[in-house]
Amino acid sequence: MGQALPQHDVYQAIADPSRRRLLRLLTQGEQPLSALSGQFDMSRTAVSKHLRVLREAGLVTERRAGRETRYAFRPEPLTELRDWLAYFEQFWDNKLAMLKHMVEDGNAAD
Amino acid sequence: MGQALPQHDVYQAIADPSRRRLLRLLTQGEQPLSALSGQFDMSRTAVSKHLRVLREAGLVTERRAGRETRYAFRPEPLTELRDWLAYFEQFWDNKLAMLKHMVEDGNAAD
DNA sequence: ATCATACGAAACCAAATGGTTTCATGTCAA
DNA sequence: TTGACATGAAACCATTTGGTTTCGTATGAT
Repeated sequence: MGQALPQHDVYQAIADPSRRRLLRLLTQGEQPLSALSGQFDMSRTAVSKHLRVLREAGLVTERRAGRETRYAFRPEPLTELRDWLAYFEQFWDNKLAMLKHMVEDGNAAD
Repeated sequence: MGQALPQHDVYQAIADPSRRRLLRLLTQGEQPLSALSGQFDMSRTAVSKHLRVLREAGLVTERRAGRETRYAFRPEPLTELRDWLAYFEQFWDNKLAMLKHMVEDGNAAD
């Protein structure tokens, strides 16, 4: 009954600077672990664990290709963050919030 | 030399659901610890610690008023989150990203 | 077949996290 | 001045986190 629930959410996933950097790197396209871990000081295994957290949050997908595992960025879970943030935007930047409503609702804004 | 560096950043601060809830509560206005901790199952001390994390991230201020400590929401640090997110928006919502550039740069967008 | 490559799993570890309870202190009220 | 209220500090604890090293196992190249 039902798939395993994700053990990490998007908020936890982006809390770590290394994981944020991984996401950035992956916006340049799908990459195997070896290419990614080459960008970090930590061990390949550690990077692999970070990627797992990102995957559990739905922010990356894995795909085996021969002996490589290729990771790809999935932006969708970031919408939750965006929505969460949107609520607070009214407290520091009305202009942007209004524009978002224009776009999303198709309404004129004054 | 220099002030104590903040031990928590905004990404860590919002990683915890209780802290996100605290921020929401505080958008309704400045409130003392007792009012806030009344909304949670955990102890007053635990809520106090969460508020400290938020304060270290710059998301709340404290002010002593008699025997109370009143906490208030400060939205500014969320701009860092917004900016971080903005980079990724192009990967799932071009329309919004283009509008933001129009607003921020004052440029036409095609 | 052999060997190097690419990776995951497991065991381990130190430090951080999220919570508790107890205690001390300052403030307001009677 | 006595006592209740509001809070922070400290000590403590279990679990999670972020890292390591070692080992096993596919896969691809020679």
